[in-house]
Amino acid sequence: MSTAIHTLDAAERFCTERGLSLTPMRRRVLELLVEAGGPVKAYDLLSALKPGGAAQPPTVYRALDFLTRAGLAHKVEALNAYTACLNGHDEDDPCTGSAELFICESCGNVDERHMHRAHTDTPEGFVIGRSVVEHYGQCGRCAN
Amino acid sequence: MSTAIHTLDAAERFCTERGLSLTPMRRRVLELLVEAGGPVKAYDLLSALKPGGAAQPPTVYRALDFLTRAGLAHKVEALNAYTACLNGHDEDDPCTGSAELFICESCGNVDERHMHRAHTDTPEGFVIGRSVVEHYGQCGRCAN
DNA sequence: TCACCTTACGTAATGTCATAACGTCACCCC
DNA sequence: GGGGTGACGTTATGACATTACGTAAGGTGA
Repeated sequence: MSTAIHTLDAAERFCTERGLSLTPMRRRVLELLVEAGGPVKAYDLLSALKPGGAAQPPTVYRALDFLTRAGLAHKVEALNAYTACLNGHDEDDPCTGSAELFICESCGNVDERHMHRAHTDTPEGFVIGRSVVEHYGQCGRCAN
Repeated sequence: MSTAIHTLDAAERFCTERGLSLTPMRRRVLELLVEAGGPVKAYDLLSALKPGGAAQPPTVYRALDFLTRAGLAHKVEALNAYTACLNGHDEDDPCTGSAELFICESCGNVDERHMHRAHTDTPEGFVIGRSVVEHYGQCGRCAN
């Protein structure tokens, strides 16, 4: 666990250290992602934001864009959903955006690993910019 | 290269061997994917189908569903696009659906590798059903 | 102080991707 | 020849995401 980010306050610190501004809106969206504890759809976030005032799609997509750029959240491509990224944010190991996600299709839980992959198998000369790695299946609790 | 499928005729043989029916519509969609030589959007396929008669979204999505189930095509999740899969269809090595894709963001070319995974890093007890692995970057030709 | 720039966010409209639900037709098979 | 199955047409709708433009707050330098 070490110094991984597990609270919004920690995310706040993480941002100020880097000159990023975690505005109320962005903080609120991150809060919703953390509370959910798994992948959340953009329009579900939108619904959750509604009670406290108006909210249109660009609002939530802008917040998600910020959070993913900062490495505080990931998009789960195959689900069109988003999940908080609260690990790997130690000072010397920021999340670069290339995480490996293990998504349980029974309980919805997402387990995240950061890749230290040795690609023995990359095509000749191919330079990887970013990777999407998502595994779908059953987590230890649900498989038994 | 061995006996990999590189032609529509080969795909036809591949299907009949397995009791799958490669109908004219499915064959036509596969043909379009092969011609494109890279990821194609569903609605672009739709447009391409139009001249020869009506075509509605379900038509093309059904064909894509068939092709991906058969292992003749893959969905590129992060692009919402589809690409032909013409390798790894030797009799004893059918494509199971878990391919590793290397997508060049300059020329659009897709290189496919089949995973022989050695995940030292899978969470305790997690059983993987299917994986999405997509690498974005520059291919050898474009990087130089 | 004020003009100017930048960043964040509101708002309306639209674009893009995918599926539901239902009907018809051809085929097969006892 | 009744009944099941699989493929596809058709209409409508749902789900996901972006464009474009306006406003307000904060910083910076003349």
